[in-house]
Amino acid sequence: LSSVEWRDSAGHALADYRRPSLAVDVALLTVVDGRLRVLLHEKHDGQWSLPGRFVRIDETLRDAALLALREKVGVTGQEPEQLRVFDALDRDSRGRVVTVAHVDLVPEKLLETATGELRPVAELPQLAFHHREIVEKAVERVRAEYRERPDPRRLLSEPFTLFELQRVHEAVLGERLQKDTFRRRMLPGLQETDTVQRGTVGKPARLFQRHPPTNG
Amino acid sequence: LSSVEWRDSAGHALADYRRPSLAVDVALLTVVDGRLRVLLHEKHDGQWSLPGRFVRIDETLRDAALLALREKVGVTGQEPEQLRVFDALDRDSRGRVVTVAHVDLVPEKLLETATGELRPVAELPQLAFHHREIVEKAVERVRAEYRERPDPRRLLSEPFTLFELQRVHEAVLGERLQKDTFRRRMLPGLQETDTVQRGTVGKPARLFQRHPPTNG
DNA sequence: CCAATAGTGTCTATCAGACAGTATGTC
DNA sequence: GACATACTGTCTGATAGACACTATTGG
Repeated sequence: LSSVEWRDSAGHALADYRRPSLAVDVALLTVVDGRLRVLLHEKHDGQWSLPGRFVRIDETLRDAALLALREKVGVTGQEPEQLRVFDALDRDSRGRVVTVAHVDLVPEKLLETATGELRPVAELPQLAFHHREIVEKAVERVRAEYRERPDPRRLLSEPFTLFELQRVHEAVLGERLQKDTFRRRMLPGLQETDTVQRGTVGKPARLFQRHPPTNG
Repeated sequence: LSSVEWRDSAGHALADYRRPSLAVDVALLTVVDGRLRVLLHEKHDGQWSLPGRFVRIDETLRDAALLALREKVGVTGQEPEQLRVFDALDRDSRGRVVTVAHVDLVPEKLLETATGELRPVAELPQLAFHHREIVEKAVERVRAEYRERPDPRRLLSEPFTLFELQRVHEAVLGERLQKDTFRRRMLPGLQETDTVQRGTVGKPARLFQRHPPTNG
């Protein structure tokens, strides 16, 4: 530890300056009833907001994001991903807080114990801070991922039919898709299994898995 | 200011916890001699690194990034843009520092007063921390922008010919381009002027400007 | 055989990439 | 007129989107 590195050109140590606090906010998305939704919780003052938390000195952003989900809304997150940093000087009336916005998308099953409300992302209430912008960016991010690859956030459990996959993608993207185009776009990322769905009317659908990581 | 908001569920005030320090690092890119380069500076211990700086309580990230460029390498930046946050617990041997990586790309003209070295991004020396990853992400970002639009970071001063524009894009992308394809890709983002280049051999080239913002 | 759903052949429009032509200036 | 460079018509191959056809099951 070279204490000289802690000093700037004027000879002041880092501790001499007041520092911003660092926080995380998480837009936790899921699909319920065929609609993409975000988990909001109501604060003491009645405003809706995303779960968030200050980052402590021994935590990574990922840890802080998962803890925020656990503590604020009682949910086990999966893989929170950074969206961007919000740093406006007047963001937070409590003082200077710089926040790293995150997104996560998890199956409904993981939200059984959740507190808060799952609002459709197309019908957001008034949100605190810049949380509306965070949700919009989060939605944009997962939609871009779902346009590229079959169910990259693993909402579906394997194996699944292309029809089930299409329903999930339609919910995330918020639009109807054509089955033949969808099939051809997704096939390169899928692994055919040797079994088909049983007990349904019509030609039985083939069951698929996501591609193993050994295939680029 | 509601002091109750500063407390967590256990009743501790924010100030009770030790907090990470927040910093910015900037990959400042430019084009010299037809090659994309990044400005590095050598620290006291002889290691190469990107210009960086701690963020103070009354600064935005943008301000901190511009100050880092001014103080560490004597350069006036233009529009530093966030890349992502690096937060590994052991990143910085001096303590817990979370850093927001930025990218900026400016014309060579603004670097006349710069201290440090402009190294081609294809031949990086050993860098401190995760700075190599930052440079790679920075390069990726500006390349994506230059594939979409003509000179989005305004390296060229207007008006310019398509040939001049192509040289700049080739330098940023690090590959040769075909002039006819390039022309057709860039034309929608350009505004033709009514003048042509004079004093050159061959058919004079038309001069262009970037599209005014009134055109999507 | 019929109904219903899965899966596919193929047409079209679009676009990137490339070649080789035409246009228009200097000398 | 020769030459050099700017600009463009057009061919090709890849791809997304759409339509309508064929395939395969349960009843």
